[in-house]
Amino acid sequence: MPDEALRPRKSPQQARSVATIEVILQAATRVLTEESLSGFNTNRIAQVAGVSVGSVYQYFPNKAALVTTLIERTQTSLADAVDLCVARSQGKSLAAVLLELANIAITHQFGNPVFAAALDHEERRLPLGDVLNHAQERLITSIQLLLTEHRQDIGAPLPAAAAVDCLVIVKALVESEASRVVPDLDGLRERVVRALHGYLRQPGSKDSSESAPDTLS
Amino acid sequence: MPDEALRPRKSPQQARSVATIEVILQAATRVLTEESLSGFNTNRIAQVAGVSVGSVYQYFPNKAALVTTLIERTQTSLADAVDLCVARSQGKSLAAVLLELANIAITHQFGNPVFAAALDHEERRLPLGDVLNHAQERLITSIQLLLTEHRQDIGAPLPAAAAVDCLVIVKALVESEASRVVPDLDGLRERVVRALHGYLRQPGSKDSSESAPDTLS
DNA sequence: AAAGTATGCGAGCCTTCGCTCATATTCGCT
DNA sequence: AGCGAATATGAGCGAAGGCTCGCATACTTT
Repeated sequence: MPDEALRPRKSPQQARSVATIEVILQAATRVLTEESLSGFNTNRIAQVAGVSVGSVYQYFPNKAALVTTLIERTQTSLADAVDLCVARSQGKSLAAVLLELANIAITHQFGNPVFAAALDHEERRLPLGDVLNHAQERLITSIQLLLTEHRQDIGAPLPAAAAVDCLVIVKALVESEASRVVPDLDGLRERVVRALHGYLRQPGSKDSSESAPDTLS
Repeated sequence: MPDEALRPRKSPQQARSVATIEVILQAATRVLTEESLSGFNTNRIAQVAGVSVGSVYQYFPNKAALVTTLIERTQTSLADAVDLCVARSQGKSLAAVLLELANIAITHQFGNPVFAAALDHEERRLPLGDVLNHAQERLITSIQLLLTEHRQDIGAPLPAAAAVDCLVIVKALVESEASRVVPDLDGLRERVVRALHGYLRQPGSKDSSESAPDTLS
């Protein structure tokens, strides 16, 4: 259940208003893609969408809610891809799955780099309590599942913490490469796998004798 | 040589103006620490400093210049610490040095978490071309030196890329933990070392036969 | 058709905030 | 003391931009 301040002001009941909402969200995406955060204001979004500002505020209580919807959508599509990848990973080697995950992350970021970077920025700025956390939890759960399946190859003691760390590491490496002038995607892919594989395979430094498989927060 | 738009408007010539500049910077730090980015505007900074806005703009051409000075200072102190650590690392094991570096990063971030997080945010937002890059280059150079010294323990082929990746990974893990409600610094330290050590020790996937020691951008 | 509801409109209100400038004060120097 | 330079002041300008509200239009229902 989303934050009170982010809940839609009213729900669309006719087909045209559903279309309007879609147009607004696509316009927001376009603005973010073409002008990054500099021209990203509600008036501009409305202008690009070909609707009035009033219409924007008919369904989004504020700008943050609009951005949150955008974030939610991209995060969900990412989580879907990861879910699918992990679900199909039976029998594959850990290294192979990590490579696939790296590819998903890279595609996600480099498919629309400016948009992705801008959203990352907003993600940090906004206090999206539950919303982001939901997609984030899905990601963590998927990775945790993967780690548990391959626990014999893994030195990291706590799957929960390791899953979070893996996500953090991938995100950081990918974003770092995205900020480069001439990104080297092949090199990046290789380095992401190296980082993940290295982190996971590294033998436990403490009580690796004790196994704590299901440590969900 | 700093960006034109960031150069000080005039240099202080009397003792009192030097003090004023210091008071302003300390006030900015306090505002950032106590109110994060929400109250971080030039009027507030001046108020907290006990000077007028005019005085702020006497020595800083704009707000970005002020923030940049703040960033420069903290980055420099971090680079100093890393430099020193690497310089004293002769004879120590790679793992030992990585642990020290992890501690430096953790101390740097958790000494004043709100301030550090806020500065991180500004760092990404501002176009600080040369300024940040200088301290950043120092960090990269130091780490590169360390990696080259321990190249027999390291599988990563390119010291330059590996150094950047190490910095990115550490920063991401530390910031991630900093955003937690109850940070676990001991666990973090351990995981940072695991990530670095894992990334570095992992054998090269491609032509690890070819050694490219000095690959500076 | 008429009434009722949903959707769309956009000028402009209002707040925030970076920054200026005319004026006042203090300092260094002879 | 007196003069010029350096420093400090703070009311307020102006731009940016989130958001409202009264009204117009379109659709649905009876």
